[in-house]
Amino acid sequence: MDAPRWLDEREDRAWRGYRRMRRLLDLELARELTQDAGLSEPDYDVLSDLSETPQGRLRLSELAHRMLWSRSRLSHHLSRMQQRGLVTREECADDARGSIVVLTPAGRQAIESAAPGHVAAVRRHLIDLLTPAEVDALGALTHRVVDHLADPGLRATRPQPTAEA
Amino acid sequence: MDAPRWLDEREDRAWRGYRRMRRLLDLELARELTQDAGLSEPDYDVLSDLSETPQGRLRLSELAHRMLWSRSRLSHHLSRMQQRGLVTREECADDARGSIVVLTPAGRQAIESAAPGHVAAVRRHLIDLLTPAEVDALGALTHRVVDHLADPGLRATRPQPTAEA
DNA sequence: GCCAGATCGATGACATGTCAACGAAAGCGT
DNA sequence: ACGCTTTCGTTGACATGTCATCGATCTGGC
Repeated sequence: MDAPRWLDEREDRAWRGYRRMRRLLDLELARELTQDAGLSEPDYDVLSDLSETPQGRLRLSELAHRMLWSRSRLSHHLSRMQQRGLVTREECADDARGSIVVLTPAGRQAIESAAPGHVAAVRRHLIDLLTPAEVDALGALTHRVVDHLADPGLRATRPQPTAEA
Repeated sequence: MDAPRWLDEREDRAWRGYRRMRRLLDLELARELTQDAGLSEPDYDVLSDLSETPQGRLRLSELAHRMLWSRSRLSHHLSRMQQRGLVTREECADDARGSIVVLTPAGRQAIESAAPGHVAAVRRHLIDLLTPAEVDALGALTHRVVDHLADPGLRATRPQPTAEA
């Protein structure tokens, strides 16, 4: 761990800005979502991903994978949403272990009435504040980082135990 | 709520990319931090902010403000960190209600040994993947969004109850 | 000085997220 | 067909975050 390469002024500005934006944007979007639609961000994400499928149904595992959630977290969260009547679980025909998460009419209703306001908030607090070039840059940069993180090989460019186990 | 302006393809790409990056980057940074230094991200942030002050001491309220945390959350978290010997609380001389959060030698030690690795991780998974122009763009864009969100006036460009209460 | 209201930090109840473990059911090689 | 291993979703214990509330203290107007 010799001579750490600290962030220079510009890098630091970007990193701090990112974290601060992250926090504030989250707070504000969550606040508006709760107030206007009675949904939390996790609620919204679940409903949103479900509603993007043709039937509004997904294997729990598949949904967890798309959301980058653990199955455990999703299972807990679904139980709460099920209580509120937003989703249901059905048994899976081809795999007796599995369960299928199904959007209820109430859930469909909830996401459809929440979406316009939420998208508007995303615009108001982020997208519409950026130039088209910045939108593209953000798209490019985030996807590059995501691809990097998703690749288990690339992620490991660090002082490695070079296979001694 | 007429004709919502949905996100076009590029905007959607940026927004999804942002959220995905957010999640993956967080998971990875938290993972490495725990593994290499035994700290959570919140731990690191507290220690980091404290260590940036000359004496390693801050009013609880002031620290909460800088971190964009509620006083309650910080109080709870400090209790846990105090248990582990990373920080202490001292009474405040000029305000008998207040308490001052103090970095212990162990806390100083912890942040100093964690920092190089953490910065390296931030580089590896984010900063070093960007071009200098992208770093600058990210800095500019995030700060603009932050300024916007911090300004209670600007935040309210939405279908407003136009003062009828 | 005194009182009304604001602020400070702590606390308990509760919501949410993580982690390790589990039983049940598939997959897979033989 | 038989075990061994993996995967699926659930569960309970626990860590963490939020929210409302509290007592103590400060502040400003009178």
